[in-house]
Amino acid sequence: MNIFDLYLEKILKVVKQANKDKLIEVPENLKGINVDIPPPQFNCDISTNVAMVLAKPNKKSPIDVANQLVSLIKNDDTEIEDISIAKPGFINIKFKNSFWNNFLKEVISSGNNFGVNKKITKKKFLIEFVSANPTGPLHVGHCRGAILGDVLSNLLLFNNHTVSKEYYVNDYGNQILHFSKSVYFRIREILKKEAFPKDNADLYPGDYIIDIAKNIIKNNKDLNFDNFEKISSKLTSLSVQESLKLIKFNLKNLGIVHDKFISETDIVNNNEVEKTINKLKKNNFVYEGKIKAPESEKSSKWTERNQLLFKSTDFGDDKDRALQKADKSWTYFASDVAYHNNKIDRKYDVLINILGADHAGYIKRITSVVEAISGKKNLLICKVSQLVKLIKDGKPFKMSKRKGDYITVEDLIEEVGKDATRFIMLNRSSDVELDFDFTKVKEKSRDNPLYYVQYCYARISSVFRNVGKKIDDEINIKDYNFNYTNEELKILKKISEWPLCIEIASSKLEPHRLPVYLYELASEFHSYWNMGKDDESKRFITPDKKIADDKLVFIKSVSNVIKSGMKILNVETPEKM
RNA sequence: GCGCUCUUAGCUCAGCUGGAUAGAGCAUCGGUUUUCUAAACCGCAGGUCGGAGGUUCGAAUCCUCCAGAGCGCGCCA
Repeated sequence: MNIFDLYLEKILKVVKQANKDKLIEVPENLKGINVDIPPPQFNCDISTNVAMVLAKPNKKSPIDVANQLVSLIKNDDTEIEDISIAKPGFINIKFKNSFWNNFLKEVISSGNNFGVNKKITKKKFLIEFVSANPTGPLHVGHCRGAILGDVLSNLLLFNNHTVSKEYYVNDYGNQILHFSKSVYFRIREILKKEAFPKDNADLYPGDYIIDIAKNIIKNNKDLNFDNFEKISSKLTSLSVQESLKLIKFNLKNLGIVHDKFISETDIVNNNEVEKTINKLKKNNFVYEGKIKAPESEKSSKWTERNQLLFKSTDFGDDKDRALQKADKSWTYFASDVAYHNNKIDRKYDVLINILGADHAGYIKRITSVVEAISGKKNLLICKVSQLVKLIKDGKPFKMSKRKGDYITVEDLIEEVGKDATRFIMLNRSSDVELDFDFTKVKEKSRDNPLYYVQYCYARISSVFRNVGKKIDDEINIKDYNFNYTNEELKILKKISEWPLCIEIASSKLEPHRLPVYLYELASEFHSYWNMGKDDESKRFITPDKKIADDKLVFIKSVSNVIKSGMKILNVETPEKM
């Protein structure tokens, strides 16, 4: 139950009726009327701006309109204790105690489904995320997008949408060739004691390549490693397999499991690229032409030539984009176009791509091509996760591919833990660069916001433990009837904001709102808890059986929200800490 | 040069589908454990929301311009 939606509907109904009764003018397209959370200093539960919106069409002051509406709203409703008008023209509503009792009963009986947005239509989502090159294990830089995509999926699933999580494996092209050559040289190093060519900047220097080489030797005793060209395709596929094994292991340790891995090589080999490009040709989106040298490139290095181009400028891109390289093989973009055509063919309502900040420049061309193929403007939504700035011992720490000095996902999990990693990465808007202070998080792990929220849940569990119950047990709400203090009302109001938080987070694809909300809820609970120190009547376990039972129900509602929130984040809620 | 993102307290950030006196955490300083978990709480202090215009009854939030920071601008992936 979203009480803000509930009251918006009620108020709109009142307004429309008043219009019918010729009491009030209502414009044709009624827009901008909201029911909001009032600032805490006002002694009320919800507030609305109706009067201010309707002031102009009625040629009255907002206060006058409010005066007119107040009695109409109250007449219609037995749950309102007090309704008042505040300065510019807000109408503030305070509910009766019984309203909150009914609200709480509903929170409890909805269990983990409290907050699910019931009014939206179910959709089929395809979300592509991570899609890191299969040339080695995942590092910290991959983490943020991975977690963002995963929690976004959970959030959509929570709202009963269908979600398919995909990883696009870029196992085609030059990078992969260099990777597979690196494995080859490591194999030669092991078998023939030939030194690995460390000066070759194209090759991958990391030690994990040695492990991959060892595994390939072990499992392919009959393979002859004398000539790279001869075994190139076999070795490439073996190397990619090994590296995918590592990546899947990393993802699993982060709590992430994709539904599908789609191979770029497969897309190319199935002629999907030609198919898709022909489709685009038919609609005049592809032509032979030249493109100018990019600004960053020294123009002397650039050779202008005729090549196959996609007309992304038709959709607002800076320039048209190349589909074929000089050797006529497909560009990365071309096969990605085919992959997106493949996605479109599978009939999803919404496609989401999670990209790293360094790929933000790619968005225009890929959304253009999706629009060109599907004819739909917003079928594909791209979400960028900004950089993670690593800080070590108080100094920025740059990872270097050449030196092979990476902080891998495994390092991170080992030092900080999966849950803390997820929570910290999610605690900030993905639009903002994130400071990840490795040393600080590790040393001061107790100051971590994750523990703050978990501790709240653990405290509630401990109350249940102390009365010989379990936090997960069914709880009886039949006789529940509680008289709330102001502190308890504050918590209830916060709980009532949970469905709103879910709604905004999923409609704007901003999962960081969840940890932020959970932190606030936990904060209010911790305050409340500490009141029991000075004032025995504010403790949960009290001699009065009825009050103690009711308080148990009350705190159970807090733990319910924490638990379902943490479930969406895929983070543990321990009962003891 | 062009594009995208950001600029809010000393630091790190919420708040941005327009609403009332702009909020947290950290850091500083001071206080709270015979009591359901002190991984907690309470208090003090800290702000021309980068700047200038505009739209509006109302702007941190929307629009325009300017400045600064980051990322990108490939026939790499």
